[in-house]
This record gives sequence, C-alpha cells and structure tokens, in this order.
Amino acid sequence: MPKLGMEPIRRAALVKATIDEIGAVGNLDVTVSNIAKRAGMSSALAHHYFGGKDQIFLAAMRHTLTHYGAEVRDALRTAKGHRGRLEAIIHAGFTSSNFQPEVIAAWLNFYVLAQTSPDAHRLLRIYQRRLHSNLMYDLRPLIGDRAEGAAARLAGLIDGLYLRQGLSRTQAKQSDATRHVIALLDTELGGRPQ
Amino acid sequence: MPKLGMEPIRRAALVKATIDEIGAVGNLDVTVSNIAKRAGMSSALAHHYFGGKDQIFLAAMRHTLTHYGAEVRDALRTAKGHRGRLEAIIHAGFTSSNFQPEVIAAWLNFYVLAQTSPDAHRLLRIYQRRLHSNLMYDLRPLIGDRAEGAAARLAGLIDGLYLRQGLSRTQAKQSDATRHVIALLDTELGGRPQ
DNA sequence: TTCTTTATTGACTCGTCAATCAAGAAAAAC
DNA sequence: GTTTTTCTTGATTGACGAGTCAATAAAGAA
Repeated sequence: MPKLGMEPIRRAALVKATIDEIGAVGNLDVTVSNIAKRAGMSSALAHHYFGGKDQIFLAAMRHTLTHYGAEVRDALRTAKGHRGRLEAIIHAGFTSSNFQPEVIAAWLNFYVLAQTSPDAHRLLRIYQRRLHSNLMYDLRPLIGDRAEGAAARLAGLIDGLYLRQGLSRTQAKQSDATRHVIALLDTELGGRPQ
Repeated sequence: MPKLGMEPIRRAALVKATIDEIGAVGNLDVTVSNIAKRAGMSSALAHHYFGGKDQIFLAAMRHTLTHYGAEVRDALRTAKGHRGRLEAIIHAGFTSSNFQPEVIAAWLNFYVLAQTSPDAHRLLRIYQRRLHSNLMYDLRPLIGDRAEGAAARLAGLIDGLYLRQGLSRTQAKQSDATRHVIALLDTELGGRPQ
C-alpha cells in the first residue's frame, strides 16, 4: 500500500526515533535496525531514505538544534527590553524539554561527534554563533565594549551548567541553573568597569 | 620470556593506550584489539588483566581524573593566599596538557559514559565534588555565605569553557578561558552582596 | 493497458569484534 | 627435577550489524 509522498513522513519518524533510541541507549552505539524498528519500518527503508547511519545522525542533530533555535525564537518574541530578552535567552536553554533524557543524550553525543565529523562540528558552531550573537545583540546596548567578554562568559556558563545539570542524577532544581546564569548577568550588567 | 610482576606495567600501558586510542578515534568505538596492539600485546592479554572492555574504560577514566587531581594538588602546593589558591585551581583546569586531543576526547566520552555507567557517573561525581570543595575552602573565608553560589558558577564556567575551548578547532588562546574565569572570580569576590 | 516512478521488505553478504580457551614457555617453589 | 604459578598468544567461537539487492506492490503517466 505505497502511498505517495511518504519521504518527509518517514524521515521525520526516523529522526524522532533516532533521538529516542540514542536516549534509550545513552550513546551512539545504536543500530539502524533498532532505529527503524522504533520508527515502524525496515532497516532497508532507513538506508533508502538517508543513505547511511551518519546522515541519520546528522539529521537528528539538525533537528535538535532547530528545536532549540525555535524555543529561543519563541521566547524572544514576547520578551520586552534588552534585559528581558537576555533573560528569555537564558531561560530557553534550561527549559524542561531540554532536560528530557533523550535530549541530554543527544547533546552529549553530538559533542563527541563534533570532534571527528566536520558536519557535526559545523552544526555545533552554528549553535554557538547564534547564541553568541543573540547575547551580543542585547548586551552591546547595555554595556558596550564589555559585551564581548560578558557574552563569552554567559555562553560558557550556560553550556557548563547544562552539562552539569544534565549529568546530575538528582533532578533537583533545574531552576538553580537559570538563577546562576541570571546572577552572572546581574554582575555583568551592574558591575563597575574593570 | 615471562618476567614476573608484569601486571602493573601491562595495566599502565593499556590505560595509556586506551586514552591514546580514544583520542585517535574520537569516540568509544575502539576495539580491544587496537588498544592491545597499541600497547604492544595481544588482545587476549588485555582481557586477562582487565576482564573486559568496560573495565579498561573505567581504568582510563580513573587515570584521567587522577592526573587532573594531581595537577591541581601541585598547583595548590605553591599558591599563596586564598585568592592565589583560587587562581591556581582555575589555571590547573586549563593547562595545555588538558587540551591534548586525547584528553579532550577522553573527557567528552566519559561524560557520555556517565549517563549509563554507574561507575563512570560515580567517578565524575568525585571530580565535581573535589572541585567544589576546593573552591569552597578558599571562597568561604573571603565571601562567607555567598561562597556556595560562587562555587557553583565558577565550576560551571570552568566546565563550560573547557567544553567550548576543547571543541573549538582554532587552538587560539587557551588563556582566554582562564581570563574569563578569573574575571568571574573578580566579580564574585568584589561584588556587593545581592 | 503498459510503463515508469515511488514505496517497501526479507534475505543475504561481508565484515568486525568481544570474549574464551587450550597450549606454550619461563620463572619460582618445593 | 618436578610441580606450580605467572605470563602470553593464536585460533576460535558466537554474535551482531551496516549496507546491498532483487523482488513485490501500488499509484500515476502515457
């Protein structure tokens, strides 16, 4: 019963299944067969639509990044003022959806992949640049020349706390991470020029 | 020509070879055979001394953590004053030896492993606790109640900047990371109580 | 209708790898 | 000098997995 136009549906199902499977296994030692089974099709079909395991991973990574980007954009839409927008960016990184085990697993494994896969590295770069430029856009009007350093520190703290929070088995207070970054934001904005 | 007392030598060689191999491959998809070959022995011998792949990884992780711990201890030995000790701790995390590709690869993969391996998770916890308590020891006398939050932020920033720096293909300025953490330290120490 | 395109899979190939084991060889113990 | 312990490996097993392919089936085009 081949209905036409299945490609986008199958691809989306495979991407979702890939992220879920990485989350379930914890690493990239996932089999195409299992991903395909999870997505309700044969492994041959997965190969047919993606060509190979690597490209499935890349698509999953792209999806994760896109999802994060959309969350930031949504948060920015309703935020008011530079300060409000900065807080929105920070909050978006620590949404509960970002702390789903499969999302954490995806990020960690993408970091590993970025070491050796130029494509993965490029995607990660895009995320980093977007975060940096988002921060700069609202920091520069507030603190001028100090914005560059402040953005580097804020981005670093966001990534670092996400890493720590994501690996922490106690799901205590994802709000703590947010609070810490906001605290840094306060000192960066209010601090006397060094 | 079986000389006696080979066990510690073989184990050390295997641990070293494991880290190098992980660095060369970039992920944990390394074979016991290749590790053993790199260490100059048969794969059977690797199994003989370690029992299995997992235990080899654990030993490699333990070694990496131990090495980091030793570096911190050395740095603290000559540091003077609370402020000097805090700077020493920060510097130790960004030593050039920590930015060898195989060390970066080891850390990233240990993060991945920590999701699913209770042993790996435990080891990572030890690292995190040690860093936290090292920071607290010198922060508390300086800023009292604010030490807890400051330690969390400093530790987060150290991890985050290490991650970013380690993944950055340009090896520009490992000193930038240090400078950023020191800058945070400055604001944490000098900031007015919130 | 016949042909082409799209969708789909089971079966198969080819390779890899963790783990085991039997056996050899040298040192130490008795 | 025999026995035991330590060290070592080649060969083997058993399993698993990526990617291919031929074949089937339906939908649309000619």
